[in-house]
Amino acid sequence: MDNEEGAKLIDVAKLAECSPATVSRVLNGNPTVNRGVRERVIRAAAELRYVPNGSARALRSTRTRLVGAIIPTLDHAIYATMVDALQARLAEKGVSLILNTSTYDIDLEYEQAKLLVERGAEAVLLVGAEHRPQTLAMLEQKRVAYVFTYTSTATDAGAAVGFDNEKAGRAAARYLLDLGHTRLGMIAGITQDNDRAKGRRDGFLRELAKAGIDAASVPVAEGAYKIENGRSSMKMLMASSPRPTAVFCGSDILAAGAIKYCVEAGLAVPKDISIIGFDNLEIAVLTAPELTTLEVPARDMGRLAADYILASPLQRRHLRERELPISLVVRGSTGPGRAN
Amino acid sequence: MDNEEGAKLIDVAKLAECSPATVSRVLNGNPTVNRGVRERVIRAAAELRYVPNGSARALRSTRTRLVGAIIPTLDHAIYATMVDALQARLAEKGVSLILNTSTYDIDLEYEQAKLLVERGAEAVLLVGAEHRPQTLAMLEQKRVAYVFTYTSTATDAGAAVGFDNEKAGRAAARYLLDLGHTRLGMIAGITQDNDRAKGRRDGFLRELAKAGIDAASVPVAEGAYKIENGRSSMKMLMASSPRPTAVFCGSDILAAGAIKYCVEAGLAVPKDISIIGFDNLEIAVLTAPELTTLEVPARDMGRLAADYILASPLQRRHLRERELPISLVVRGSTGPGRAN
DNA sequence: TAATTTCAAGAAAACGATTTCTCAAGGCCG
DNA sequence: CGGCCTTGAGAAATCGTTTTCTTGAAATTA
Repeated sequence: MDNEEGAKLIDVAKLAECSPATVSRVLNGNPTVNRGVRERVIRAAAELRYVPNGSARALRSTRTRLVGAIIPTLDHAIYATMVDALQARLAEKGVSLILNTSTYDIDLEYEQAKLLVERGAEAVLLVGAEHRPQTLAMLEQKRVAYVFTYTSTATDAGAAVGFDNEKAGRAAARYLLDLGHTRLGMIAGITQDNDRAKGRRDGFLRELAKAGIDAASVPVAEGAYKIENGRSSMKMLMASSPRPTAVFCGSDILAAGAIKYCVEAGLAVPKDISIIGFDNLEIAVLTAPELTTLEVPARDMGRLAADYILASPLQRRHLRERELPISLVVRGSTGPGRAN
Repeated sequence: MDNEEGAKLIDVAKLAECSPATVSRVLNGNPTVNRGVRERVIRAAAELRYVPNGSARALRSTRTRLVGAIIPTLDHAIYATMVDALQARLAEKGVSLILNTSTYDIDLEYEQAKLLVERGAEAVLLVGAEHRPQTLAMLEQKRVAYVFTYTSTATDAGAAVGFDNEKAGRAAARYLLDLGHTRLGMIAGITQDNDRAKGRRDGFLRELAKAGIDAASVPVAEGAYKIENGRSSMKMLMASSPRPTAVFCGSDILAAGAIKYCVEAGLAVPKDISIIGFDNLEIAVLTAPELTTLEVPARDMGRLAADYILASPLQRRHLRERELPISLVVRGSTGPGRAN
C-alpha cells in the first residue's frame, strides 16, 4: 500500500479523520484528547509506520533533544567509559548524543563546538578546563549549557563534574613520600593545552617541594598515552642520576609501559623501583606486579554529567561544581623506599 | 549591541542589504553571487556571529549531514577504536555522528535505530549481521543507508565492511593444530544474539572437526568480555579432563584473564598451555608472555565504513561487501603441542 | 541595432511539525 | 433555565532556512 518513502503527520490525520493538531497532541502525550480519537490516531500512525520528522519538530518547538560531547579521543579507555555512561543515561530520557573527538586540539574543539551549536545541541560536554575563550563565549551567547569533566573548577556559565588533578598529583606524591621514597620521577602525559596533565604534574612536584625536594631535581618525562611511550620514558628516567626509586605515571597506560621496561631491564618492581599509575583502568591488573594507581571515576563523571544536562535550569544551580573523590588503589607495584 | 540570543539569516540579509535568498546562496557556496555582495554578506554574518539553524536547514533541504552508529558498548576498545576512526573521517566532511550503545541488546538496537531515523540520520552503522528484521525493514523503508561492520556478509540493502568471523575461528584452530595440539578448548564471548561470537566459535569447532576432533569433546566456556571472566573460564577449562593444551579466546580481554589464571595456578604459558586471543588490542603486549592473537582491523573498519557512508549512492555499489584480512600476530603465548 | 542569452538577485512558496487562537458543545451553578 | 466555565478539537500562523520562480539588466549574437 504505502509504497512511498514516508507518511507525514497530515497523512496520519487523514487516516484517523482528525486534524494535524490533534495528531500532534496525541503523539506528544497531550492529555486533552478523547480516548476514541487518541486510539484512532495511534492506530493510524502505526499502520502508516509514521516516523516524525525531527527537524521539523525541532524547528517549531525549539527543542532538539540533542546533546554534544567533545572528548580528546576514544582510544583512551577513560574517555570511552565516560561516554558510554553518558550516552546510556541520556538515552534513558530520549536524548541523543553527538560525539566528537578533538585529538587534544583545542582549536579543532572550537570548530566542533560551532557545529554542535549549529546542529542545535542543547548542552555540550567538554573535557578539562582549558579551552579557547571563544569556544565558551559562543556557547554562552547561544545559551547552550556546558559541563566540564575531569576537572572540578566550574566557571560562571559552565558546571564541572570531576576531580582536582592537582590534588590527585599531590596525593600520589604524598603516598610515595610516606613510603619513604626520596628520589622520585614522573612520566606525565602531554601537558600542552592540557590542564589535567599539567595539574597532575604540578601537584606532584608541589608536594615534593613541600617535603624539601627541589622540583628541578625531579626528572619528568612527557609522552602521549601509549604503552611504548611509557617504556621509552622509563628508560630515560632510569638513565638519570641519581636514579629515582619511585615514579608517578600520569596514566595506567604509561605505567604499564614503565613496568614493561623494568621487567626487560631486570629492575625489580617494587623492590628496586616503585611505580604508581593513574586512572585504574581494567588493565591495571594485567601488569606483573599489578598496578598501584589512583582511581578516576570515569563512569560516574559520565553519569553525573548526564544528570546535570538533563536537569532543569533551576535544578542545575545546585549541581554545578561537583568534586568527586579520587581514591588510591594499592596493589603490588609500590613498596617502601630504601632507608637512606 | 546584539544582546539577543541569536541572529537569524534575515538579520544578516538586512545588515548586508540584500535578500535572504542571497545570504543563503553565499553561505552555501553558490557561485552565482557577485563578489561585492558576497563579501558584504560574509562580513555581516561574522559581525552578527550568525550560526545557521540546522533544523530549519535540514527541514528545507532534506539533508541533515547526520549519521548514526549503534555499537554494543564503548567499554570494549575494539568498538571504541572503530568509532574513533569513523567519527574522524566523517568530521572531515562536516558530517556529525550520533552514537548509541545497545549493550548487545538487539531489541534496544531497534529502538535506537528508530530514534536515529527520526533524527534524520542519513546512514546508520551497525555491528554484526544479527538484527531484528524490523530494524532493517524500517531503515530500508525510510531509505536510510546502512552498513554492517565486524562481518563480511552484506544484504541487498546493507553493505558490509568487516571480516569473516567463521574464517577467523578456523584460522585460530588451524594455527593451533599445526602447532601439534590435539586437545583444545575455547573461551567464547556471549553467543546469544551475537553472530560474531558464534561465528568464531563455530569456525573453530568446524576446523577441529575437519581434523577429526569431535566438537562434543571440546570444552567451550562462554563469558562477557571481562578479564575476570577469562580467569574463571580458564579455571573451568583446566578442570576438565583431559585437560586442553591449547585454548582459543574470543577476545584478548578473555585471553588476558586466562593467562592470569595460568600464572596463579602455576601453569606455564606456553609450555604447559598455549593461549591465543582475538582482536590484537593494545593490551596484548602487557601479558607475560605477550599474547599471540588474531588482529581485527577496527580502525580500518571505521574508516572504510565512513567512506561507504560518504560515497554517493552510485559509488556505493562498488563498495558494498568489503572483506578485510584478519592476520595472525604471533607472540609468546603459543608454542608447540607435546608429541602425543 | 534588435533579438536572444546569460547572469545576479529578489519574492514567495515550501519543508513538516507545533502552538496559539478560536470556537462549538456540554456541564455546572445560581 | 440562562449564563459561565470547562473541554475537545480544528484553523491558521509559525519556526528559519532553501529552493523555485521571476525579473530586470547586461552581455552576446545575428
